[in-house]
Amino acid sequence: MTAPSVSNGTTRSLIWFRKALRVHDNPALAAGIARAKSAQPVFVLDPWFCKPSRVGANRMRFLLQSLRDLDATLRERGSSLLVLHGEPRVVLPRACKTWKVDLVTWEHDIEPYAKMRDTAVRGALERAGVECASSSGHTLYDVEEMLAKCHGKPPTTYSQFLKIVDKMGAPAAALDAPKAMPAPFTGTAEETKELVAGVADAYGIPTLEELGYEAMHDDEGFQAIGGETEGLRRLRRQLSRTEWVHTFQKPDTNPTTLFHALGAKKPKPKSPFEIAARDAGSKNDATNTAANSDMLMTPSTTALSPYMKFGCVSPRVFYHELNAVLAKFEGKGQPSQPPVSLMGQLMWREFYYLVGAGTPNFDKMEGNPICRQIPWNKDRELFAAWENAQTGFPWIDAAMTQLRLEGWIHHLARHAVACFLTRGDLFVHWEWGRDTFDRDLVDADWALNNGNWMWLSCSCFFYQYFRVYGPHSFAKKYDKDGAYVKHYLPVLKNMPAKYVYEPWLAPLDVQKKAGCVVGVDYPAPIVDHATASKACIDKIATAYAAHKDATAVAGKKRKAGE
DNA sequence: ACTTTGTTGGTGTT
DNA sequence: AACACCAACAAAGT
Repeated sequence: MTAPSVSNGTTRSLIWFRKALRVHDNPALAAGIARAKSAQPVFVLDPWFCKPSRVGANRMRFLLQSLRDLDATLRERGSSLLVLHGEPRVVLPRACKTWKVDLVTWEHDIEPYAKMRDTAVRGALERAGVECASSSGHTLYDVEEMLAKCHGKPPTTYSQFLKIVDKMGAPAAALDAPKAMPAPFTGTAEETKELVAGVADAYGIPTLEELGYEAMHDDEGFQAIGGETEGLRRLRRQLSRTEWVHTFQKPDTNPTTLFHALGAKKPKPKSPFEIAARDAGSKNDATNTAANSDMLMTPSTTALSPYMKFGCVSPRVFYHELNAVLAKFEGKGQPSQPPVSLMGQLMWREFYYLVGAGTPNFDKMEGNPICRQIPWNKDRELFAAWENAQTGFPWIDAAMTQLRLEGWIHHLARHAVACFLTRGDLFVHWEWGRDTFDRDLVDADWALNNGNWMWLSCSCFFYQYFRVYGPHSFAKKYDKDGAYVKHYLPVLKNMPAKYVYEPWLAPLDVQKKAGCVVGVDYPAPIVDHATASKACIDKIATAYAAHKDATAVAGKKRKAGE
């Protein structure tokens, strides 16, 4: 597709970046500059989300890095990013008045807060005579078009969803990045200073500390650098592993792959994501043995999710470049297929966006028509033990520690801790766990997060509640020696492999010798797994039976009414 | 009414 | 590594 270019237009446009922190394949950006004489890209740091209780430090750091990268990329094109601070419904109309803006463009967003915010902003701007234009870009397809294809009622199974995808045809081609930008119109106005007040940076990009976060050191937390530049680099490096791309099967990937503690021989890797790129050609990783220690260096997944969440990488670019790689393999054996293939992963994202957009109260149990009504408890003590990595189950606590420290855990680790909190052991409400993930994950994405929590709690999409992840057995098949657990829970580092996943079974003298006495140095398990999971299964069975009765009654009523 | 399918369970046997 | 068995779900297709 041809690149949008600087035109001889007359419009003063404001391009409002929210997600889509990129210049490539950005329809809102293209619309903003199409007939512009001048254009100003802006991002609004909204106090609604700019706080540690809503967005954890890892994700906030990633966002700020992405903004700096976007600013640099825009500067290369003769523009720059201005970051405004305040409520969008207040700040944007004020900015438009100050700079006599004619047109504001942005990308559609389906999240409830975003929808409310955008409606308010649009109302205020249109009342002031400013034209508003929004376009689709965060998903492969326009969500509204997909909703039309399923008559407003999204499927709750992946196979039905693929039929919708089939009807949609291939996603549109990606737009190129503009080679040059219209002149920005801030920086000359004194008012700019007022709008970015309180921030040292003249263009308003704050530091973590300025936002009230504790400073993070370079070797802490999520290490992948946010932004379009790095996102595209990582996408292409991943796609260059053609054999791996061809055979990728998500369920075969390893949630305990250790990226940090690989011993003195190899340089200490900075993060899962630093390693992601490092090795081309290795297959899905297997178990933790010396023979395949190189595979250990390979994260099992692409680690691109944070870049997708913020729109640093366009899903359509991902799709088309992935397709190009797959095309080269035609005739060289069956490639993996959705739902487990890489393309399948992209489609899961699309699936959850569709269901999330088309389901009322998608992020709640009550009032959510696709969500099973289950009498979850709201036990603060159990929940706190889970969230603070104090359950006494090393695999669960290690994963929760990695989440807290790094803002990222493998998909299957997310399964394990989500199952444990909800239907597997603690029977705590999935909405509580959802909130923790929403705050702490670098890649937290409303539609995907809520969808996955419903999946794991057997509230929707998945219903085999008797299949429970063992909190002391699941990780063992990937990591027999417990290297992952020992890395994140150093208190267990001298525990013999035999007891790493179940330290309470170790004889007291073994615990003492390892320097880890259960109940003193490390918590005793908060529940007996066998008893707890049985109780959970019973409760869900009861709830399911009630649901069945209710649907049967509703069906009869409907019949009688006709 | 019945069968098949469903991204990613655990345990035990060969 | 592959398979049966556990106990048995929902949704879609026949």
